Amino acid sequence: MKTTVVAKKLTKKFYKRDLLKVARELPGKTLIRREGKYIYAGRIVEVEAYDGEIDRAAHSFGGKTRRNEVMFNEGGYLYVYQSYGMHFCCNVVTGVKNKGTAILIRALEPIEGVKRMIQNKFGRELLNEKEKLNLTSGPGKVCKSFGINKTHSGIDLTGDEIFIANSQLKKNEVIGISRRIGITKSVQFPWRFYIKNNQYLSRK
DNA sequence: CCACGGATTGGCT
DNA sequence: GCCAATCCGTGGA
Repeated sequence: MKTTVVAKKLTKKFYKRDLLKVARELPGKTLIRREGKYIYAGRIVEVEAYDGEIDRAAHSFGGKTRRNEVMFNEGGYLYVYQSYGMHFCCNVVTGVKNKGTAILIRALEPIEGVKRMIQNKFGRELLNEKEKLNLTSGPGKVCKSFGINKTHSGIDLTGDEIFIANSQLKKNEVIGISRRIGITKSVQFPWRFYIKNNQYLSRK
């Protein structure tokens, strides 16, 4: 019998663990979206953790509202919010139910579906190779290229439409840790996890 | 009801 | 490096 090596889909058990454990392990994993016959895939290279219990930068800080209610699900759901009126950003909910913890996916390294990502992002064909670096090097760009919007908020990440596959870091890759980007509250938490020197990071 | 500002991006100085 | 775009959730009157 022919065997094919397929990276396994991350399980509910993976996501329901502690926020920072999951966040530390997400870089290197592969975000996948199926859209009919199309497929998008990218290795996660940068994430940030948000914890509504102690973190004033988290949308869930201050309790459940219509906007953030998905963050209070148990781990394994996608939380999508609109940023600055024009961009979407996607997050992975973690922990047990009503924790209000989630991880922002800030940057990916495109693997598959690049042609369609370019169409989604720029509305045209690729003009030069440098544009590839601009496809998924920021949270708004990731959603734009993958065609993810608010209608995808609440999707179960153990389903088939959007999920994360359990790929590994490459041998030479090292995880970096820093403060989070673009926030004005609770800036002191070192909750940004990224693959050092990766060319798709939102900031070098 | 109204005013404020944000887990961003890209264009212009 | 600076700043406008653009919208809706949130909080105060």
